[in-house]
Amino acid sequence: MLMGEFHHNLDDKNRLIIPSKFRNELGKKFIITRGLEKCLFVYNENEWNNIISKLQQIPFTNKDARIFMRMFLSGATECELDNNGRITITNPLMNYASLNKECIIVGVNDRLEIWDKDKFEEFFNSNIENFSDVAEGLFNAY
Amino acid sequence: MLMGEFHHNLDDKNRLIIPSKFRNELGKKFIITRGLEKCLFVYNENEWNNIISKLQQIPFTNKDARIFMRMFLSGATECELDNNGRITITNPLMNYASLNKECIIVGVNDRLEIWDKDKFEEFFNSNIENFSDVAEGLFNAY
DNA sequence: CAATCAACCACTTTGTCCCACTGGTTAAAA
DNA sequence: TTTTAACCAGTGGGACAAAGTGGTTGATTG
Repeated sequence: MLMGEFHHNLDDKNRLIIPSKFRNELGKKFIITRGLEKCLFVYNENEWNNIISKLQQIPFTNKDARIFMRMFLSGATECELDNNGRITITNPLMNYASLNKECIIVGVNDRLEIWDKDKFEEFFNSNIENFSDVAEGLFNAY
Repeated sequence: MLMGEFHHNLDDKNRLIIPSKFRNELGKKFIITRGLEKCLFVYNENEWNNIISKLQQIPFTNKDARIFMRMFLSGATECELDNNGRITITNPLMNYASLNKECIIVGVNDRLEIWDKDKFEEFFNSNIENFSDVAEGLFNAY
C-alpha cells in the first residue's frame, strides 16, 4: 500500500529522488506516464500490466478509449533507479505536469503521483471542503 | 474503547507522546492521517484496514473517489512508538492540523484525535452551546 | 570533435535510535 | 507520620546510520 507525501527538488539534470519508503514496492524497473489532473502516475510492473490488459479489452472503435490510450501510452517511459534512488524525468513529462523544481511525490494506494508543488497545493486547497463532505458519507457507513 | 483528553507538547524534533493508556489498544504499528475539522486521526491496524478495503472497491476512473483517495492517502503515515512511547509527526500533517507545540490528544471510541490546543479550545467553545441541540436528534436517527 | 547523458563518487543533511535525566506518585520502612 | 526508596511517565539531547544532494568523470551519439 503506497501512501504518504514527500517533498523533493528536481536537480538541473531533471533527476528526482524516489523516497526510500516507496522503492521496495516499485521494484527495480517501473513505469512513469501522464496521469489525470495533470500529474504523473508511477506504477510498478505488475500494476502496469493489470491496467494495460484492462485497456486492451476495450475496442479501438471507442473514441474515448482511443484518446485515453494515446495520452496514457505515448507518455509512458520505463525507468530505473540510479545508485542514489533517483530517476530522470523526460521533457514531455516535465512539460505535461509543469514541473520545474519543487515537486511533491504522493503515494495513492497502487501508484505514486508526482506533482509540481504549486499545482498540488492549488489542487489540495480547492478540494479540501469536498474532502470533508465525501468523508462524512464514508465514515458514516460504519 | 478509547477515551479521555490529554495534553502534551511536541518537542523540537516533532515528537509527541502517545498517552500510556492508549498504547495497548493501538498496538505496535498504527496509522496517522488527516482527519475532519482539521485535526489528525489515529487508527490501529484493524480499523485502518477496514477503511482501506472499502476505499479500494471504488474504481480510479471515478473523479470524486480519485480526489478523495489522493487527499486521504497522501496524509497517511504508518508509525511506531519509540522506546519512550512517542511518535514523530511528519511536516504535511503538522501543517494540516496547524500543530506547533501544545497538542491535545483525545480518545474517540475507535480512534485518537490529535488537535492543536488553540484549535481544540476554539472548537470546544463554539460547540458547547450546541451540545444539547446536537444530542437531541442523534439517537432518533438510528 | 563536441555535446549530451548516464554512472559513479563524495559530501552534507536528516532522521532514528538510544541513553540519561526529571518529576511525580506509590509503597515501604523507621 | 514522616522520610526514603523505587518505579513509571514524560522530556531532552547526542551519536550514528541512512537518505538526499551535487559535482565530476567517462562513455556514447550525432
